[in-house]
Amino acid sequence: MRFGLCCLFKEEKVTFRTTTAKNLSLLSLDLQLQKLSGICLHNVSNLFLALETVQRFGIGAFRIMSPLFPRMTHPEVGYTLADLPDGADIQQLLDNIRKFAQQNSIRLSFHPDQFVVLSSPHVTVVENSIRELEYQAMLAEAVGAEVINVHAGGVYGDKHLALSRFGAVFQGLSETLRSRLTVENDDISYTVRDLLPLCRELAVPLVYDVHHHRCNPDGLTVAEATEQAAETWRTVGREQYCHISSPRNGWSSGDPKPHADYIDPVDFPDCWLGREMTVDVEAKAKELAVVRLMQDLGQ
DNA sequence: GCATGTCAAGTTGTG
DNA sequence: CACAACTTGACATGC
Repeated sequence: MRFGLCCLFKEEKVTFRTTTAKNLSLLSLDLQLQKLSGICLHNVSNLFLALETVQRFGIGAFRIMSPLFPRMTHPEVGYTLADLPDGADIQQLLDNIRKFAQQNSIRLSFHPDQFVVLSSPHVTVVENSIRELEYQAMLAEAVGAEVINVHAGGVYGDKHLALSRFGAVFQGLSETLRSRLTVENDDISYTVRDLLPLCRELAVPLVYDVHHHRCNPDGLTVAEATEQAAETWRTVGREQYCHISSPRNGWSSGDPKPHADYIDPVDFPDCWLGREMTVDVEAKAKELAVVRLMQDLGQ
Protein backbone atom coordinates (compact mmCIF):
# COMPACT_ATOMS: atom_id res chain seq x y z
CA MET A 1 0.00 0.00 0.00
CA ARG A 2 1.26 3.35 -1.08
CA PHE A 3 -0.11 6.69 0.11
CA GLY A 4 -0.19 9.86 -1.95
CA LEU A 5 -0.14 13.58 -1.23
CA CYS A 6 -2.16 16.00 -3.35
CA CYS A 7 -0.41 19.07 -4.75
CA LEU A 8 0.37 21.16 -1.67
CA PHE A 9 1.99 21.18 1.75
CA LYS A 10 0.62 22.54 5.00
CA GLU A 11 3.77 23.09 7.04
CA GLU A 12 6.70 22.17 4.86
CA LYS A 13 8.31 25.08 3.07
CA VAL A 14 7.35 23.98 -0.42
CA THR A 15 5.40 26.54 -2.40
CA PHE A 16 4.10 27.06 -5.90
CA ARG A 17 3.59 30.39 -7.61
CA THR A 18 1.13 31.46 -10.26
CA THR A 19 -0.04 34.47 -12.22
CA THR A 20 -3.11 35.53 -14.15
CA ALA A 21 -3.68 36.21 -17.83
CA LYS A 22 -4.98 39.63 -16.97
CA ASN A 23 -1.83 40.59 -15.16
CA LEU A 24 0.39 39.19 -17.92
CA SER A 25 -1.52 41.08 -20.61
CA LEU A 26 -0.49 44.39 -19.00
CA LEU A 27 3.20 43.60 -19.63
CA SER A 28 5.26 43.75 -22.81
CA LEU A 29 5.98 40.34 -24.35
CA ASP A 30 9.53 40.50 -23.04
CA LEU A 31 8.47 41.18 -19.47
CA GLN A 32 5.72 38.56 -19.71
CA LEU A 33 8.25 35.87 -20.61
CA GLN A 34 10.65 37.04 -17.92
CA LYS A 35 7.95 36.86 -15.30
CA LEU A 36 6.71 33.47 -16.49
CA SER A 37 10.26 32.14 -16.62
CA GLY A 38 10.82 33.07 -12.98
CA ILE A 39 7.59 31.44 -11.90
CA CYS A 40 8.18 28.25 -13.89
CA LEU A 41 11.73 27.90 -12.60
CA HIS A 42 10.50 28.42 -9.04
CA ASN A 43 7.77 25.82 -9.53
CA VAL A 44 9.96 23.06 -10.97
CA SER A 45 12.58 23.69 -8.24
CA ASN A 46 9.85 23.34 -5.65
CA LEU A 47 8.46 20.24 -7.36
CA PHE A 48 11.86 18.62 -6.88
CA LEU A 49 11.79 19.75 -3.26
CA ALA A 50 8.28 18.31 -2.94
CA LEU A 51 9.51 14.90 -4.08
CA GLU A 52 12.45 14.96 -1.67
CA THR A 53 10.03 15.88 1.10
CA VAL A 54 7.45 13.18 0.42
CA GLN A 55 10.30 10.68 0.16
CA ARG A 56 11.48 11.74 3.61
CA PHE A 57 7.98 11.15 5.02
CA GLY A 58 7.64 7.74 3.40
CA ILE A 59 4.88 9.01 1.13
CA GLY A 60 4.91 7.07 -2.13
CA ALA A 61 2.90 9.21 -4.55
CA PHE A 62 2.46 12.87 -5.39
CA ARG A 63 -0.19 14.69 -7.40
CA ILE A 64 1.28 17.57 -9.37
CA MET A 65 -0.73 20.78 -9.44
CA SER A 66 -2.14 21.54 -12.89
CA PRO A 67 -0.82 25.11 -13.21
CA LEU A 68 2.84 24.11 -12.75
CA PHE A 69 3.44 26.28 -15.79
CA PRO A 70 0.70 28.90 -15.32
CA ARG A 71 -1.38 29.98 -18.34
CA MET A 72 0.71 27.90 -20.73
CA THR A 73 -2.30 26.97 -22.86
CA HIS A 74 -4.09 30.30 -22.59
CA PRO A 75 -5.25 31.54 -26.03
CA GLU A 76 -3.75 35.03 -25.56
CA VAL A 77 -0.75 34.66 -23.27
CA GLY A 78 0.15 30.99 -23.87
CA TYR A 79 3.83 30.09 -24.38
CA THR A 80 6.26 27.19 -24.67
CA LEU A 81 9.30 26.34 -22.54
CA ALA A 82 11.53 27.28 -25.47
CA ASP A 83 10.15 30.85 -25.23
CA LEU A 84 11.40 31.27 -21.66
CA PRO A 85 14.84 32.69 -20.80
CA ASP A 86 15.33 29.87 -18.24
CA GLY A 87 13.88 27.22 -20.58
CA ALA A 88 17.02 25.07 -20.58
CA ASP A 89 17.33 25.08 -16.79
CA ILE A 90 13.66 24.22 -16.49
CA GLN A 91 14.11 21.26 -18.85
CA GLN A 92 17.08 20.08 -16.80
CA LEU A 93 15.05 20.22 -13.59
CA LEU A 94 12.17 18.29 -15.19
CA ASP A 95 14.74 15.64 -16.06
CA ASN A 96 16.05 15.56 -12.51
CA ILE A 97 12.50 15.24 -11.21
CA ARG A 98 11.83 12.26 -13.48
CA LYS A 99 15.03 10.53 -12.38
CA PHE A 100 14.42 11.17 -8.69
CA ALA A 101 10.85 9.87 -8.90
CA GLN A 102 12.00 6.81 -10.77
CA GLN A 103 14.87 6.01 -8.41
CA ASN A 104 12.65 6.35 -5.36
CA SER A 105 9.51 4.78 -6.88
CA ILE A 106 7.39 7.85 -6.32
CA ARG A 107 4.25 7.62 -8.41
CA LEU A 108 3.26 10.91 -10.07
CA SER A 109 -0.14 11.98 -11.31
CA PHE A 110 -2.13 14.94 -12.59
CA HIS A 111 -5.75 15.86 -11.92
CA PRO A 112 -6.97 18.53 -14.37
CA ASP A 113 -9.57 20.85 -12.90
CA GLN A 114 -13.26 21.18 -13.61
CA PHE A 115 -12.87 23.06 -16.88
CA VAL A 116 -11.61 19.96 -18.64
CA VAL A 117 -14.77 18.30 -19.96
CA LEU A 118 -14.42 15.74 -22.75
CA SER A 119 -18.12 14.86 -22.75
CA SER A 120 -19.32 18.40 -23.50
CA PRO A 121 -21.57 18.93 -26.53
CA HIS A 122 -19.83 22.26 -27.10
CA VAL A 123 -17.00 22.03 -29.62
CA THR A 124 -14.93 24.83 -28.11
CA VAL A 125 -15.17 23.37 -24.60
CA VAL A 126 -13.83 20.06 -25.92
CA GLU A 127 -11.11 21.80 -27.92
CA ASN A 128 -9.92 23.76 -24.89
CA SER A 129 -10.05 20.60 -22.78
CA ILE A 130 -7.92 18.70 -25.28
CA ARG A 131 -5.39 21.52 -25.41
CA GLU A 132 -5.10 21.49 -21.62
CA LEU A 133 -4.84 17.70 -21.50
CA GLU A 134 -2.18 17.55 -24.18
CA TYR A 135 -0.20 20.14 -22.21
CA GLN A 136 -0.42 17.96 -19.12
CA ALA A 137 0.55 14.91 -21.16
CA MET A 138 3.67 16.71 -22.39
CA LEU A 139 4.48 17.58 -18.81
CA ALA A 140 3.69 14.05 -17.64
CA GLU A 141 6.10 12.64 -20.18
CA ALA A 142 8.79 15.07 -19.07
CA VAL A 143 8.57 14.14 -15.38
CA GLY A 144 7.55 10.51 -15.83
CA ALA A 145 4.02 10.88 -14.50
CA GLU A 146 1.89 7.90 -15.24
CA VAL A 147 -1.67 9.10 -14.60
CA ILE A 148 -3.79 12.00 -15.84
CA ASN A 149 -7.07 11.59 -14.06
CA VAL A 150 -10.29 13.29 -15.16
CA HIS A 151 -13.97 13.23 -14.32
CA ALA A 152 -16.48 12.23 -16.98
CA GLY A 153 -17.98 15.74 -16.93
CA GLY A 154 -21.56 16.91 -17.39
CA VAL A 155 -24.67 14.84 -18.06
CA TYR A 156 -26.66 17.18 -20.36
CA GLY A 157 -29.79 15.14 -19.73
CA ASP A 158 -28.38 11.90 -21.14
CA LYS A 159 -25.51 10.06 -19.49
CA HIS A 160 -25.12 7.45 -22.21
CA LEU A 161 -24.92 10.05 -24.94
CA ALA A 162 -22.44 12.13 -22.94
CA LEU A 163 -20.24 9.09 -22.29
CA SER A 164 -20.33 8.12 -25.95
CA ARG A 165 -19.06 11.62 -26.81
CA PHE A 166 -16.31 11.09 -24.24
CA GLY A 167 -15.39 7.82 -25.94
CA ALA A 168 -15.31 9.35 -29.41
CA VAL A 169 -13.06 12.20 -28.27
CA PHE A 170 -10.80 9.75 -26.45
CA GLN A 171 -10.07 7.84 -29.67
CA GLY A 172 -8.64 10.98 -31.25
CA LEU A 173 -6.19 11.87 -28.47
CA SER A 174 -2.43 11.39 -28.73
CA GLU A 175 -0.95 8.08 -27.59
CA THR A 176 1.03 10.00 -24.93
CA LEU A 177 -2.24 11.16 -23.43
CA ARG A 178 -4.38 8.05 -24.02
CA SER A 179 -1.85 5.83 -22.28
CA ARG A 180 -2.13 8.02 -19.15
CA LEU A 181 -5.77 9.04 -19.05
CA THR A 182 -7.93 7.63 -16.26
CA VAL A 183 -11.49 8.45 -15.23
CA GLU A 184 -12.84 8.94 -11.71
CA ASN A 185 -16.33 8.57 -10.24
CA ASP A 186 -17.65 11.94 -9.01
CA ASP A 187 -19.95 13.02 -6.19
CA ILE A 188 -22.93 14.31 -8.19
CA SER A 189 -23.20 12.61 -11.57
CA TYR A 190 -21.14 9.60 -12.63
CA THR A 191 -20.85 6.57 -10.37
CA VAL A 192 -18.52 3.59 -10.64
CA ARG A 193 -21.39 1.60 -12.14
CA ASP A 194 -21.93 4.32 -14.78
CA LEU A 195 -18.26 4.39 -15.75
CA LEU A 196 -17.31 0.71 -15.77
CA PRO A 197 -18.67 -0.01 -19.30
CA LEU A 198 -16.77 2.97 -20.72
CA CYS A 199 -13.58 1.97 -18.90
CA ARG A 200 -13.80 -1.60 -20.19
CA GLU A 201 -14.56 -0.48 -23.73
CA LEU A 202 -11.67 2.00 -23.91
CA ALA A 203 -9.27 0.09 -21.62
CA VAL A 204 -9.15 3.21 -19.43
CA PRO A 205 -8.47 2.54 -15.74
CA LEU A 206 -11.04 3.75 -13.21
CA VAL A 207 -9.80 5.79 -10.25
CA TYR A 208 -12.11 4.83 -7.41
CA ASP A 209 -12.94 7.68 -5.01
CA VAL A 210 -14.66 6.06 -2.05
CA HIS A 211 -15.80 9.40 -0.59
CA HIS A 212 -17.54 10.33 -3.85
CA HIS A 213 -19.07 6.85 -3.92
CA ARG A 214 -20.50 7.35 -0.44
CA CYS A 215 -21.88 10.78 -1.45
CA ASN A 216 -23.24 9.46 -4.72
CA PRO A 217 -24.01 5.75 -4.27
CA ASP A 218 -24.87 3.30 -7.05
CA GLY A 219 -25.89 0.08 -5.32
CA LEU A 220 -22.39 -1.39 -5.35
CA THR A 221 -20.72 -2.01 -2.00
CA VAL A 222 -17.32 -0.45 -1.33
CA ALA A 223 -15.73 -3.88 -1.69
CA GLU A 224 -17.48 -4.52 -5.02
CA ALA A 225 -16.57 -1.11 -6.41
CA THR A 226 -12.96 -1.55 -5.27
CA GLU A 227 -12.69 -4.94 -6.95
CA GLN A 228 -14.36 -3.91 -10.21
CA ALA A 229 -12.21 -0.79 -10.42
CA ALA A 230 -9.15 -2.95 -9.66
CA GLU A 231 -9.98 -5.09 -12.68
CA THR A 232 -9.71 -2.05 -14.99
CA TRP A 233 -6.12 -1.55 -13.74
CA ARG A 234 -5.24 -5.24 -13.89
CA THR A 235 -6.16 -5.49 -17.57
CA VAL A 236 -3.56 -2.83 -18.39
CA GLY A 237 -1.01 -4.25 -15.94
CA ARG A 238 -0.85 -1.26 -13.62
CA GLU A 239 -1.21 -0.58 -9.89
CA GLN A 240 -4.68 0.55 -8.83
CA TYR A 241 -5.28 4.18 -7.78
CA CYS A 242 -7.94 5.18 -5.24
CA HIS A 243 -8.88 8.37 -3.40
CA ILE A 244 -9.89 8.80 0.23
CA SER A 245 -11.30 11.73 2.18
CA SER A 246 -13.50 12.37 5.18
CA PRO A 247 -16.50 14.74 5.38
CA ARG A 248 -15.73 18.05 7.12
CA ASN A 249 -19.07 18.11 8.96
CA GLY A 250 -19.47 14.40 9.50
CA TRP A 251 -21.84 12.07 7.67
CA SER A 252 -25.08 12.97 9.44
CA SER A 253 -25.20 16.77 9.60
CA GLY A 254 -25.34 18.84 6.44
CA ASP A 255 -23.38 18.34 3.24
CA PRO A 256 -20.83 15.50 3.43
CA LYS A 257 -19.01 16.59 0.26
CA PRO A 258 -16.53 19.17 1.67
CA HIS A 259 -13.24 17.60 2.75
CA ALA A 260 -12.03 17.51 6.33
CA ASP A 261 -8.53 18.42 7.54
CA TYR A 262 -7.72 14.81 8.36
CA ILE A 263 -8.93 11.32 7.49
CA ASP A 264 -11.07 9.59 10.09
CA PRO A 265 -9.64 6.05 10.09
CA VAL A 266 -13.22 4.76 10.30
CA ASP A 267 -13.72 6.05 6.75
CA PHE A 268 -10.81 3.95 5.47
CA PRO A 269 -12.27 0.83 3.86
CA ASP A 270 -11.25 -2.41 5.60
CA CYS A 271 -11.04 -4.15 2.25
CA TRP A 272 -8.24 -1.80 1.16
CA LEU A 273 -5.91 -2.89 3.97
CA GLY A 274 -3.06 -4.99 2.68
CA ARG A 275 -3.94 -4.45 -0.98
CA GLU A 276 -1.38 -3.47 -3.54
CA MET A 277 -2.69 -0.02 -4.44
CA THR A 278 -2.01 3.71 -4.30
CA VAL A 279 -4.32 5.80 -2.12
CA ASP A 280 -4.30 9.54 -2.68
CA VAL A 281 -5.26 11.34 0.52
CA GLU A 282 -7.50 14.35 -0.17
CA ALA A 283 -7.38 16.27 3.09
CA LYS A 284 -6.87 19.91 3.95
CA ALA A 285 -4.03 19.22 6.38
CA LYS A 286 -2.06 17.84 3.43
CA GLU A 287 1.22 16.09 4.42
CA LEU A 288 0.17 16.10 8.07
CA ALA A 289 -2.98 14.17 7.16
CA VAL A 290 -1.11 11.61 5.08
CA VAL A 291 1.41 10.99 7.85
CA ARG A 292 -1.29 10.73 10.50
CA LEU A 293 -3.32 8.29 8.41
CA MET A 294 -0.28 6.08 7.86
CA GLN A 295 0.33 6.09 11.62
CA ASP A 296 -3.33 5.41 12.43
CA LEU A 297 -3.33 2.44 10.10
CA GLY A 298 -0.03 1.17 11.51
CA GLN A 299 1.90 1.56 8.28
C1' DG B 1 2.58 45.40 6.82
C1' DC B 2 -2.14 43.77 6.32
C1' DA B 3 -6.84 43.34 4.41
C1' DT B 4 -9.38 42.75 0.33
C1' DG B 5 -10.84 41.59 -4.28
C1' DT B 6 -9.65 39.04 -8.33
C1' DC B 7 -8.36 35.26 -11.15
C1' DA B 8 -9.42 31.50 -18.48
C1' DA B 9 -12.02 28.01 -18.56
C1' DG B 10 -17.80 24.20 -17.04
C1' DT B 11 -21.62 22.23 -14.95
C1' DT B 12 -24.85 21.46 -11.50
C1' DG B 13 -27.76 22.39 -7.69
C1' DT B 14 -29.37 25.74 -4.34
C1' DG B 15 -31.25 30.10 -2.55
C1' DC C 1 -32.30 33.81 -12.15
C1' DA C 2 -27.97 34.68 -9.88
C1' DC C 3 -24.44 32.51 -7.59
C1' DA C 4 -21.65 29.23 -4.91
C1' DA C 5 -19.23 24.82 -4.91
C1' DC C 6 -15.98 21.80 -6.75
C1' DT C 7 -9.56 22.00 -6.39
C1' DT C 8 -7.59 26.52 -3.33
C1' DG C 9 -4.62 29.57 -3.06
C1' DA C 10 -1.50 33.44 -4.53
C1' DC C 11 -0.94 37.84 -5.99
C1' DA C 12 -1.82 42.69 -7.10
C1' DT C 13 -3.72 46.57 -5.19
C1' DG C 14 -4.72 49.93 -1.90
C1' DC C 15 -4.70 51.57 2.73
